[in-house]
Amino acid sequence: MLTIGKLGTQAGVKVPTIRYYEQIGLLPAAERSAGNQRLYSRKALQRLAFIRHARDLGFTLDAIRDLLSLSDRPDQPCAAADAIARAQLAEVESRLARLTTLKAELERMVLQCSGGSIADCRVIEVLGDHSLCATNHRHVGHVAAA
Amino acid sequence: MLTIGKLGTQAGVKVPTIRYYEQIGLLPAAERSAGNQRLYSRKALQRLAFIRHARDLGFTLDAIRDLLSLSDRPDQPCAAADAIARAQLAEVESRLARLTTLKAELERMVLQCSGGSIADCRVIEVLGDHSLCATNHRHVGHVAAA
DNA sequence: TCTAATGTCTCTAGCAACTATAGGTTCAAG
DNA sequence: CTTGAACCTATAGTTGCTAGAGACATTAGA
Repeated sequence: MLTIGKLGTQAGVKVPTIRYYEQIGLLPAAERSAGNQRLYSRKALQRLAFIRHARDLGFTLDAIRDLLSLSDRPDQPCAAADAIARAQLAEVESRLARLTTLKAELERMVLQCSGGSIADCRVIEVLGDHSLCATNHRHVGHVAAA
Repeated sequence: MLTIGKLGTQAGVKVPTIRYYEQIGLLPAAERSAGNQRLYSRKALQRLAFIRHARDLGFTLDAIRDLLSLSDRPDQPCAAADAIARAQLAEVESRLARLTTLKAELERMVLQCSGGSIADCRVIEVLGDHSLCATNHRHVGHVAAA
């Protein structure tokens, strides 16, 4: 059995985060020692590593909740898991597209800045006037974390 | 003079967001009508459009605060504005790099899924074991919105 | 002129996914 | 046996908004 600190080290997850996952029901309530400290099994470590890995790939905690409950039913068809992964891929692709546009626009901005005074600073000028932009990068929909 | 609703429509910003910007001091407190409703000048519209545009380009509100105060001092050198823009570009580039890796990993995952049961679902398997990944996509630093 | 619909006001609380702090308890080493 | 690290709970803060309640203002139509 592992203490919460060792578990965190092994899974690469901070201690408060583990407690947070327990609080929101993503991890089951841990066993406790005589002194009321959490104790974790290897299985708990696997589950946490799964969560960590999915977070690294950008899945939301809600998606991870679904993936975990799927992984607990090995006899079910995997279509649902597949769908979640595909949705995540689509999400990543759309963020990628948006960021690519942003990058181009920002590059244009800083390249044109000749280093004079604010009065003729291209950065400030472009920010003040969207029509100076090459692309239409207006914000559409929620753009979540990566 | 514009009411808050018209201002929002013209700048493409929702009404509660405008009030929020005022609350956090990003916009100065608006003039009020006899009936205590906010009234905005063309200048306020320009300022809000600036904010909106910068947000679209992914700048944080803190960065925008700095950019705004720079734009209020046209005689200052533009190095500071340039630095903020460059930092934002670097940020976007690093998110882009990370998302590119994620995309590859997610694609691998869904392509390998042959559609059987969860027990041999590649998606679940890969999530449970990072060593099955082609790349080291472990989460480093904060990965903010795009 | 009255009325109904829409717009506005303030205030508070909620979202994701944590992170930080305070104040106290337990455990392992020397 | 004492010190210091690791643990406990509970609460509040982060970013950038969004949603709701309940009350007042404005405007268009009958």
